[in-house]
Amino acid sequence: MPELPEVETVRAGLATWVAGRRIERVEVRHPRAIRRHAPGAEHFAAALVGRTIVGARRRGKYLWLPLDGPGEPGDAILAHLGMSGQLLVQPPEEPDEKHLRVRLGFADAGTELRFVDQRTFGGLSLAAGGAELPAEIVHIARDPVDPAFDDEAFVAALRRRRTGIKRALLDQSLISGVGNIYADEALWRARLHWARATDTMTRPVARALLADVRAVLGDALRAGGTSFDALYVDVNGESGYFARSLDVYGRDGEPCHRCGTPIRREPFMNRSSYRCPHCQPRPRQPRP
DNA sequence: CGAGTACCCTGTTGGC
DNA sequence: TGCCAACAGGGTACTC
Repeated sequence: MPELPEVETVRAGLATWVAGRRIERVEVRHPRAIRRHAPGAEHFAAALVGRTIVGARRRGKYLWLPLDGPGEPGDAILAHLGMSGQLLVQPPEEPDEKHLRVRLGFADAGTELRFVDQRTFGGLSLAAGGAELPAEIVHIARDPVDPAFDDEAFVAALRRRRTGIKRALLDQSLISGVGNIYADEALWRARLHWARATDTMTRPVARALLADVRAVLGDALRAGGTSFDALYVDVNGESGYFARSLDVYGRDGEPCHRCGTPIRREPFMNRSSYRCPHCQPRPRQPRP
């Protein structure tokens, strides 16, 4: 699933392959992909024609493409990949993908940008304020890769919460970019159980966890960057990284890379958590 | 307001 | 072999 490293890989690809290009044609193949754009799909399409994409930015799992040209200054195409979304740069003659939702054609006809999404949890919209931060995502916290991320403010906010640590890591208004996979990986590195009460975490423990979150995101980012292909901007970070580097996620029954104890999968928030029962024992006062 | 839950969606997998 | 439940799970709307 696309989390921060995968979205950043996509962002870098878009910066290379679509920044500076003028949009000439917009085709919305599935209105659900534009559902977060209140004025509707036709408005979305019409508003983009003639605009030039001037960059590619990201916060957490959101990315946006600031626009220049006719229309409102500061507009941007805002995108979230959801669980299965891809932004692909393809030659026009390439056959349509089965789950093609939106196609952007450019004035220079070399390649087109396609939004493909099987499960349609992702989507595009036209957002205002995109030069800095689209208004729709002001509630999304900075991510830990952001140079302006405030470590001590995060540690303080975390310790004020009355919840379990994994819930807190997944709360995009507290820290963004971390999803189920990297939350489990960071907690394993930090030897913390997902139900550890945030208000029992000391500052050093919280700081160490943040360092592990950064480390696992950084490792994944480097792995994701290597599998990037010029004409295929996607979430391939998964294939390179997942196969080699995951320590707990998806490894139910397999030995812990530290102690050999079988990794265990358990239900958590209608999904799954993976942990080492030995390295990450259940706390005395767990929180859900 | 903070915390926690239901729901959206479709393809794949596994049990019977 | 075919059917159905479980699963994948981020974000938002909603309740308490």
